[in-house]
Amino acid sequence: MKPTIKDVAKLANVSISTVSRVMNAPETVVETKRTRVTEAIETLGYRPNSLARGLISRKTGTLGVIIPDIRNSYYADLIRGMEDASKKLGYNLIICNTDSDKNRLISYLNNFYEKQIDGILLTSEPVYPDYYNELKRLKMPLVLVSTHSLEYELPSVKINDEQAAYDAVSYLISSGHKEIGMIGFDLSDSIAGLTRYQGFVRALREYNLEAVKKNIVYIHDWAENGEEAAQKLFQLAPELTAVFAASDELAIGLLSYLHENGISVPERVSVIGFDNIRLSRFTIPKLTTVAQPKYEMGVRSVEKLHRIISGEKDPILREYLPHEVVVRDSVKRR
Amino acid sequence: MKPTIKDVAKLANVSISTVSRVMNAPETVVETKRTRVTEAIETLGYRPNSLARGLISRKTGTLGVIIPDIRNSYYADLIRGMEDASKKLGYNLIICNTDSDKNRLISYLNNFYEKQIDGILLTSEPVYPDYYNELKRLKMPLVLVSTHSLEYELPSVKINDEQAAYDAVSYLISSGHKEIGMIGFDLSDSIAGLTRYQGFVRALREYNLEAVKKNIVYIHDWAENGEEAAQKLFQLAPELTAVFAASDELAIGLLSYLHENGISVPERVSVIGFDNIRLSRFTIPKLTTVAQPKYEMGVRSVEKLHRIISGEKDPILREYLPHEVVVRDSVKRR
DNA sequence: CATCCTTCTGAAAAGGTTTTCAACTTCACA
DNA sequence: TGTGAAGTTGAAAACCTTTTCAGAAGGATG
Repeated sequence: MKPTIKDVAKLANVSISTVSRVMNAPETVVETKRTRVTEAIETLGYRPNSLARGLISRKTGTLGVIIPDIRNSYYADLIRGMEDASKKLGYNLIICNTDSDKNRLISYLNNFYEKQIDGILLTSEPVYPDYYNELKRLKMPLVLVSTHSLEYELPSVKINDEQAAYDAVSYLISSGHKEIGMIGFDLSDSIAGLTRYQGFVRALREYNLEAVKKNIVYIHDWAENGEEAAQKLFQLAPELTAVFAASDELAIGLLSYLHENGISVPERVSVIGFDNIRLSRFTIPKLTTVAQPKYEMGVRSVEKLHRIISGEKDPILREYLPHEVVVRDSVKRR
Repeated sequence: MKPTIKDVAKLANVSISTVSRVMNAPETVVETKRTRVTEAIETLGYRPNSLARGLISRKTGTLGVIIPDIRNSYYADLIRGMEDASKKLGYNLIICNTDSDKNRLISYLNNFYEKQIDGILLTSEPVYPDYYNELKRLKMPLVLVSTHSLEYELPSVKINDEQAAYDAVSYLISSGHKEIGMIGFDLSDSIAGLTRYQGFVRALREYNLEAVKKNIVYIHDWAENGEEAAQKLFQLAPELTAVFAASDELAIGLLSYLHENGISVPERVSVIGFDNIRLSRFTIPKLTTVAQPKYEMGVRSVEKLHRIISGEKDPILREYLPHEVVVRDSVKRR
């Protein structure tokens, strides 16, 4: 049986209040007793029970994270940032994968509520009205990560996806490309899908290349294979000299397809990705891409949530972090 | 203020015992009251407080996972298996990254103890005596994942690393290669380092190729770049026709190095990896590798831990799951 | 010497649930 | 009509802490 505060009290021959004080405000107890208590704690190997503590203090020191899928290395980086920041601020993370399943999400939310989690980090899912209602009902501190909501007043941390996509495509155009295609996520995905498409179109329009905006193939699930999409794209528009892939994983599938079909990169076709995942440095050729500050976003979101939990005033509701085009070898000037 | 069981009781005009029974053993309460209570729960949006529940039941429905780094896609797959199995069995996961730092590990262990976690999943770290003492002191249910201990009687789930490495190298040899090299993890890593090295050596010895076992370069940190190691290796032994990389990430770095230096794969040099990570299907050329059943290992380890927690007899202390050589395009017969 | 402050301490309440126990109803059966 | 069993119910204890409150002890001040 685990030792409790009572056992310590008995061994040190003091009341449990005193033991509690030794742990939480040592300066208020006289030295003789304090050392007696400390020694008792030591010999028993006593550690306070967080459940009891949380019951009374209404704090659990735990944050709940909701992500689509941890296997996606984008989220892995994000979470690592969250974890490091959490450790610093004294939180633990409970991580739940939803596979973008609505029911799973709602079920996890309720689970968080029951567990008396201190706050929620909700990633990537667009905030649909029914989510919002559920969130509102639960009244728990919340930060949206790599997603945001323009309809509702919810705090968020992300990059500007539209601008980032615009910058990627502008980079292709300024490298002399005119026949440009895109592999993107479904437009119903208002974060990674629609916005990046909008950035793509805005860049084209600005350079009077709008005719080209039909050269696009959509993916409906992030785990889907970039190779197939690539095949469809080049069937649709064989004359392409450059492709913007809405994620590095897609870009890697695309690279694979092009290699299989003897189309050299970047000589014949240039490729630009999105996310800057770990392995994009090691593709052949090394992938040019637009980098999201994933780790940093994780850190910031936890700090933001912490501010909300502790009732500090949070200066900015919706935070946008800077992205960056990382130039490597997969785009050629022509 | 969140509604409590008292509020429900008052609204339904019954005692709190009855409310509790409605939730935990509905058949023992008469129908009229039961519906009254259910309705009250509904209108108040009541959800039981897990802290209070856990305090009395001595169960939190939470498992603690200790991993080196979630960004390593190997662990991400593992965790996904754990998560799915946990969901099924009614657990949540608290995930902690140690970066293989001893102090962090110990600190997390104590944190788990305080949080009254139901059990621990400890991955990859070899079990050093001081860990063992700590674990023993805490007396918490534990399963080792993708690591094991031969000194101590601890339950574990992993593959047979030595045999898997042996199979990888045998595959190279049976493909006609004699000049074989290896990029491996430091031998002080008794799981991914030493064992895979031993498998490498056993295969060489069996085919009388032992002279070649000096062709090896060690990596001291998984995040280290495979490219540098590749460079050292080919400086050491330029005549190599095949390389066994102890992880797919290393293999990808190696591929990148070879491409940079105009050494064609698999025509001039063959490469075999280890782990079968997601992206190994998309490298150029597609990577031949030995697959670990990562997801399955995650699932099995949670099931095993669950058995231990519920006091069921667990049939096998140390479980070894089957691996498999996945043949793709990076190894050429000669 | 009386009074007032400080400093230190323990008893008890509170936090929200589950579970035990005793008591009360109801019903079947003799 | 009486007896016992079965079915329901609520009061109270238990789980382990933190915190409030009042009291005791000691010192300083008038």
